[in-house]
Amino acid sequence: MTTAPKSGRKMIRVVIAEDQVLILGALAALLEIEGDIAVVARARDGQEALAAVLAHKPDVFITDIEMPHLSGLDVAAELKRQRTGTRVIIVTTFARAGYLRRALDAGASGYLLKDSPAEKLADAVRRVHQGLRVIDPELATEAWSEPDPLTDRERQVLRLAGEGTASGEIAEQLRLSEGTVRNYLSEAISKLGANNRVDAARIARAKGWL
Amino acid sequence: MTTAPKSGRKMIRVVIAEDQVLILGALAALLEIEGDIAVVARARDGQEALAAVLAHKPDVFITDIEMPHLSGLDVAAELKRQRTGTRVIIVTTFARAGYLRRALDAGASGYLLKDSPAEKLADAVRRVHQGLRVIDPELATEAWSEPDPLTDRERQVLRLAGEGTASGEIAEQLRLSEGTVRNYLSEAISKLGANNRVDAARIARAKGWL
DNA sequence: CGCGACGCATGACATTTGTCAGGCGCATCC
DNA sequence: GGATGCGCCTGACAAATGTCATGCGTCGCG
Repeated sequence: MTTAPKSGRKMIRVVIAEDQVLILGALAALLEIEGDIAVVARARDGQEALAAVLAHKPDVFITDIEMPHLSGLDVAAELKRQRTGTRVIIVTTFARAGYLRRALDAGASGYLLKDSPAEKLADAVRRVHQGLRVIDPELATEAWSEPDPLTDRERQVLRLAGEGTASGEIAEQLRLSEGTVRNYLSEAISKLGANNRVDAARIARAKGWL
Repeated sequence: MTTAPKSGRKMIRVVIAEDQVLILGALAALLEIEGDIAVVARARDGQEALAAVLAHKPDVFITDIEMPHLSGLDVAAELKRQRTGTRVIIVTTFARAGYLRRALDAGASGYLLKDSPAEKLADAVRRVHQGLRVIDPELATEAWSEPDPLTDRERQVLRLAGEGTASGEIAEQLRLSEGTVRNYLSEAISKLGANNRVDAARIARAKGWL
């Protein structure tokens, strides 16, 4: 289907992380049919992924963002901190500027959307392995648009509020007073130009800030 | 990797529909490595899928639920109506009783979660092709449990409320009085055992009722 | 026919939410 | 060392939300 040198040596060694096992297997199959790429390990969540990468020291690490325990972004950041030299490609459903920004901050070399063509994945692996950067064109443009205006607290509070947690509950969980919680929400609502807490949470989620 | 008869004849002919192209390609790759399955067409949305199935008359049609234009459930229902004889397998992220129920009503023969093991997919194709039914075990039990307790109006109101639309807005959009909207929400909240409208919407979504 | 669901509506009330104006302590940065 | 920003808090008020009781038509069903 694509360029595929047959030599047994010089294979690009890859670790994949993805929480939906069926998709994980499918992605692995997609890469395995390329003659120059070898999937050396698979992981179902962030912790497994981190362990697998540290153990196998692959050339390239492909990961989803939303996973149990540790997000793909967290794993990428940790790998950057540890200077493992493994290049990271984020593969996700979400075309959100905030996610891309965080991905790049976390030292990722690639950012691919799950609705880009299938051949792109193997291509991306090869390019990233050569030291190039691969950003999905759909994101590349709007990437550095609005930065996240929310503070950490506002984010925490908004996340809970968006699930229907009442102010009192939120206050308890975060060890804040209820008034403070309402203040943060009010701030977030005004920053995002929303009509109420739920609207604000929806907007923040859409931008990838949540 | 699995049983794979090499004969050129008697291949199981499959059409796959999935809106995330990368996943579509990956799933196809996963099936192609099985010697007895041939992917004869791929579709990116419900309309393409319907056309492809009618054109190719495959043995098995594998589809996601959430797709543009027509959902996988809609396509399944239409195929049932037209008595094409093609068996349908739903592959989705969501372990929601409501979805499974609707899938079975729509005549689907299989319901698989994206986080079941990868080998299950080819297995499911073979079983369904033989006329068997394949339901993901995680769903099979709770499947025929609670039926949706919400009335149509409650559903409509709850959907909007869950996006942060204020009562007054909802009233306008649905041509109801604001008091009535609050009544429906109150009803829904109590039926679902929720704490407030947002919580109710969250619960309803999780059950696949929304 | 009459009964019971359902859709829609009031009005009144308690509670939660959203907004504003402050105030306190603690960093950080000229 | 003072300005500035941030996190956290208070209190008070207006607006939105949630709850109840109650009422009225209109169906469909036994």
